[in-house]
Amino acid sequence: MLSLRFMQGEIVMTIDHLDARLVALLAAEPRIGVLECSRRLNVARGTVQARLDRMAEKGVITGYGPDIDPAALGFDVTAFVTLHIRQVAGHVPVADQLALIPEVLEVHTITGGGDMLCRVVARSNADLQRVIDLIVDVQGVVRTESVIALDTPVPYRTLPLVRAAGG
Amino acid sequence: MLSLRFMQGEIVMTIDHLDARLVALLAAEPRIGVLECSRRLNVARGTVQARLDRMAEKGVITGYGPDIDPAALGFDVTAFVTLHIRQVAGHVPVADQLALIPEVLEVHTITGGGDMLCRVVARSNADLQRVIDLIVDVQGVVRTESVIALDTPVPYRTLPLVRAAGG
DNA sequence: TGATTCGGTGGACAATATGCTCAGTCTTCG
DNA sequence: CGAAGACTGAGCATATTGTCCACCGAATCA
Repeated sequence: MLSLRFMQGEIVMTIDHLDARLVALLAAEPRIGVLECSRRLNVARGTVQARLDRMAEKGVITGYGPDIDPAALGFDVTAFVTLHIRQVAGHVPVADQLALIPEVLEVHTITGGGDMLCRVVARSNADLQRVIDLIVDVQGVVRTESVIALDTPVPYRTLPLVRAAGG
Repeated sequence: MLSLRFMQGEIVMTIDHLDARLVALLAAEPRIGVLECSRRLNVARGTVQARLDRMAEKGVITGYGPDIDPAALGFDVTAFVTLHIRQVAGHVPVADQLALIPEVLEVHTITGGGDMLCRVVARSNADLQRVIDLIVDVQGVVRTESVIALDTPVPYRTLPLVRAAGG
């Protein structure tokens, strides 16, 4: 399957200050609706609706959660695992197998010493070993290196980026 | 500031099949409301409302987007930067400075050879150099190693985990 | 056993939000 | 100047929300 970005070609959307404020508002209080947004931003309801539709259409807004905290489900341990794979078969079959492991939250192919980087979670350090074993067992995976995330002083966020992009 | 997990202590929520289906449904079609959810899942509206409230209260659901795609805003390049820092001052001031850089999307302190791992985005490879320079300029950062994400065969997801946790 | 608690059901109500349409205004730009 | 695009403010029918309530069944426990 082609990636979304490729399908969109080089289309890049520029957002203005109102877009940025709108996203920031929704990020802060996601349960408010279009009408409430228009009141807070002092614009007409149709404007908010048009902006949201446009950002959704252009792919800037890809969805609206819900955001899940794995730690609250008992998956306290986060680790980043670098994979070295046998090159003959390519990345795709490896990625397909990794996608079958629920604890694998994301997978990237990367430059540098490793071939792939994945973020995984586990219920404990001992459980992490189990997850890593699952990964090592994937056909084509030769070796792995893991680093455990001890703390996350800056959790994943895009708001500052939106503000920077939107003036 | 204490992390949320520490503040919650060891509270871990278990979710059942209905919770999992509810989250999956909302993830698939986030714009539908509580009433529509109750219809799709063949339960009473109050039940859906109660489940959502409980998961929000327990921290399983931390929010409801909007999810932003940096690539659609022109930040095509994603990289993972490992930081080596001077240990004398500790991680906190470094993390605080990193948090000021919009292109830094998340920061973890890690085990292993490096001290911190951050995910950054940039508008191009040349722009990535600028971002890395910003990071290197942070007081306490001694050295960085970067790997660029070439492709993301498995984008960040938590649904499989939710299904695994919820039966 | 009997009482209590908890989670779910199904219904009601007023208040509010939504999707949709329309006419009018303002700015930009060729 | 004229056209196009974006925003406004309004209206309307319909749907959804927040908030009650009474009732039911299962699990818990004295």
